[in-house]
Amino acid sequence: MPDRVLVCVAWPYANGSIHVGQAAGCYLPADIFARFQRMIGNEVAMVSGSDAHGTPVTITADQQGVSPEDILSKYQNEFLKTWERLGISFDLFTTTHTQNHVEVAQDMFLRMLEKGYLYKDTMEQAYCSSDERFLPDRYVEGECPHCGYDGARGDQCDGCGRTLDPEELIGMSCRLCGSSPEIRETEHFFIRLSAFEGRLLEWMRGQDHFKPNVRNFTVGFLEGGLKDRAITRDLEWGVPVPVEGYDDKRIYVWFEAVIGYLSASKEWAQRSGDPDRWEDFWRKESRAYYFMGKDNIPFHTVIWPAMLLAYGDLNLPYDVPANEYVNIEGQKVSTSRNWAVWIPDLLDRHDVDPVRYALAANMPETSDSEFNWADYVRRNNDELVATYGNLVHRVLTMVGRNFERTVPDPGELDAESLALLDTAERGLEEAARHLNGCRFRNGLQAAMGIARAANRYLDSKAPWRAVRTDMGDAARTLWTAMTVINCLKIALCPYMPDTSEKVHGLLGLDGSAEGEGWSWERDALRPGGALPRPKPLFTKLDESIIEEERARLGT
RNA sequence: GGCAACGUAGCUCAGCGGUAGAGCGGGCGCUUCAUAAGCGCUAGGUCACAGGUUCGAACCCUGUCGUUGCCA
Repeated sequence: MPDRVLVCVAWPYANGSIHVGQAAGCYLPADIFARFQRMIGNEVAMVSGSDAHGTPVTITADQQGVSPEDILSKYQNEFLKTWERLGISFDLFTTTHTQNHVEVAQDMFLRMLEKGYLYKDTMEQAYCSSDERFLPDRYVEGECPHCGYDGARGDQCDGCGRTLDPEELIGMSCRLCGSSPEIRETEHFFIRLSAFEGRLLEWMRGQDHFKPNVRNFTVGFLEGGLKDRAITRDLEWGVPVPVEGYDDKRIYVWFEAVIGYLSASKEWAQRSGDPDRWEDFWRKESRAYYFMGKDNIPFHTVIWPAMLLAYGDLNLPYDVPANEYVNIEGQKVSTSRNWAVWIPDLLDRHDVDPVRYALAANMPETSDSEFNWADYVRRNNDELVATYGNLVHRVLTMVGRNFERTVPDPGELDAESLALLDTAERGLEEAARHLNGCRFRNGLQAAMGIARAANRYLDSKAPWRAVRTDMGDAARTLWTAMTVINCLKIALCPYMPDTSEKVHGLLGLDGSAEGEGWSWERDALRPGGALPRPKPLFTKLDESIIEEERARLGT
């Protein structure tokens, strides 16, 4: 009986390209995990989509003088292309701007209202009388009361980093027209988050399999007390509030976007031809994993679980393996300074699997990590080309030259060969344990350990000498090495799916590596089987690209 | 300003109470099948700093400095 695994991935704002920090932080780990779960035979649904209604989307639209829909559709298309090129295997990547999402979000709103978890109250907001509208916090600018920085926004000061309320700004001005907004009272719906404090604390304390930093942070957050929060806003762009008299208000994006996990699951089920199938993942025995960056932790360990409890009869997260941040060449990613490596741009010049490998090897799983080009070239040349690619290539060329490109007949295996096969099997099991526990760097190390063991074995057996003195032993050695390469193909498939398919083909096997799943048959390679002409798996990179790539950063 | 995390070999990072680890890089050697790839050996660290608890601390506690994040 396969397990059901729901893989939820953070929703990117549809206003900019994906960079390596986001890729290594959530999309790649989610994909590696989903691929592994599919390989071991579990039922997987991996969903996400564009966050259409975030303020950054309308800001970008205003800046470019186009509609938010235009920005949304531009980046939705780009995201889909990015996933395709980076090999991120979403079962559905939708947006929050679908009729389905509106219905699901409104249903959740109304159900929570019925159950008394939402209530009306008034609050103060900046209002621009010349534009005749309330202004989102980010649309108010002025001087920071703390540091005097002149371009501070109503939500935060970029000069000193402090978070602000619009009315604190000295000399508020409207970002749209420049006039001075006033502060007006406005009525909104609030969520009674405080009602869930105890239940969430109890739940979180029991989640021993969570990463300690995620759990500790959440427990601390909850112990600090939950404040009720406004969940509607005076805006035109977003999901309408399904209550009379609220025509000029929308559901606030932080409340609405997380509902995307549920609405996307429903859309996926609908598209798959079995509209009720989402319930398997949300109401039956199933584990839900949420992949995101650390800035999103409280939304997924506190607010979304509170909403799920409020709605009722929906599964809470099973794990929230949030990652930290990736720095680039020693500095924080800054999209405004273009201190970022953009995935679409990166894939124009580099093969996908080395990119996936380098990002997986440097995933910020336990602390902030570092991406730099010297390391990228090193990982490609010293680890992929030299350790893995060369292993495959040296074995297959020897087989090609000495066994007429057919699988050699191993005859009876000797102790050393059996020992290597056992080592490979243990490595594969270890990789599986790590993958299952979302420890992707460790899983990669376990897999690469198999490659190093195979290289050691070859050095010890020296089949290039044996072909002149003991053809039987050469056959035994090369068959064993090929069989271990077949094992490596499996262990590395979640990380580098394209490469595993290549290896699968180079070993003369039918079907696909992915289709074969996570099962290593020691007798899969039949003596006498025909093999294609070997080709190197990876390309060695010249050191000069380090400087070339660095020069693209900034400006 | 408050809270938290982090500070371990040249680099990227593990370890988190019991004789300092990995990969890569450096040095020396072996090998020559392979995309000058592979293998072995070796050097390198007062585990940020100062105190404390303990038979014993990188690991627990306190303080200092530094970096980062969250909050005000």
